[in-house]
Amino acid sequence: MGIKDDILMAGSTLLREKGVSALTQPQVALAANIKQSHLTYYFPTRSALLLAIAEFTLSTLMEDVAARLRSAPVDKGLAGTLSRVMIEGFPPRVFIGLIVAADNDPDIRKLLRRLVRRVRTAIQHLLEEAGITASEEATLLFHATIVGLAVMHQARMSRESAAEVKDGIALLIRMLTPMERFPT
Amino acid sequence: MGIKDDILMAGSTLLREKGVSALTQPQVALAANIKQSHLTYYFPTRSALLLAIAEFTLSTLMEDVAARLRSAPVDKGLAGTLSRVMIEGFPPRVFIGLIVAADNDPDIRKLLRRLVRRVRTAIQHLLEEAGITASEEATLLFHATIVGLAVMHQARMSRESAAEVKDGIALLIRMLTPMERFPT
DNA sequence: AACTGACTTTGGTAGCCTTACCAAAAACCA
DNA sequence: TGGTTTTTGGTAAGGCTACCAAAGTCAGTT
Repeated sequence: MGIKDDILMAGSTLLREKGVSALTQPQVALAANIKQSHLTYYFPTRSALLLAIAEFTLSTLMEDVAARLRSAPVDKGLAGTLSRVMIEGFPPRVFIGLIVAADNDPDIRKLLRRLVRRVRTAIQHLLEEAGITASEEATLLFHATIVGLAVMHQARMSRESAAEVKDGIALLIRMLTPMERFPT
Repeated sequence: MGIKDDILMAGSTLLREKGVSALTQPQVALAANIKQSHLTYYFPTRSALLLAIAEFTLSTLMEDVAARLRSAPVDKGLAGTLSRVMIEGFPPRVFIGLIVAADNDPDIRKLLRRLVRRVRTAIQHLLEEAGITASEEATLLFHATIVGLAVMHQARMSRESAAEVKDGIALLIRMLTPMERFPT
């Protein structure tokens, strides 16, 4: 399964680095070093191509995040790891591109529904491991806040917005962490 | 100033209802009932058109929100008003479309930077009026959470996601409201 | 009323990019 | 060898941006 993987990887890179508007058949074919007509042999329509690349990219991103979290001490590096992923990786760009695409493509929308569910449960486990009460409400707010910080960063792409991601996540975790300094 | 306003209003409607990908010169001209070549007389490039429509749309949206908040009791209807705006209006679609556009258009990015600043201060005033400590941190988190909820709704466009916006905002406000039930 | 100059509107089009095909050549493998 | 899969070159059709020259409109002036 060489070629198909080449396509997915090349397309994924394109998606992460140039945004969804760069994901045209000619550009993907160029990046994957194959003829454009060959690309359509594997992915007959643009929609199919976009969907496949999106699935691949999102899976890769989630695995990447999981790996980073695993290799860092959960209770200590959670904020740092999360913000680093959001700033250095390109989840916001991918996510936002897909939301726009979902406007004209129900399949993409379904994909996003699955994605949100997956991320939600991942966050829940994360909070539990970090000793935070992972009620449904707390999980929802945590998820929303991180998404919001990342999106506002993607919108501005400034040093200031990056700092907000970092500070915001740290702040969020601090707020939700039960302070056991208060003796019962 | 008839025609130019027609263009902006038609374009704005297009942007809110069909997303940024519908904002092509032919479609805007069609919606505004003018010839496409006439459209380029007022807005020579697509970039200029997009920027003007974006500015108009964002201003309109913000005024609209402000008006709704003014006509509702701040302390009581804040959550309801905010969530209604986010769900019924189309700020998330507009916002997200512009973020994608900003990837290839520095002017749009500048516009978004200004927008975030404006919304941030608006939120700060809102929190103060609602009797919530509007520290910089609290304001940041409030802003991010609302953006996150709205974006996740736009991504999924389901009944469930709409409910999350509603519940999430209510929850957020409850969490941040100082509970004066505890007697000192 | 006729003229003038600026602004507005129209029709048309060149050039580019994109998607989606298809037929034929090449490579592969049973 | 024969049949299937992969790869290539080519292209039709359509949409988009950005122009341009010509025609029309209108206010103010003579």
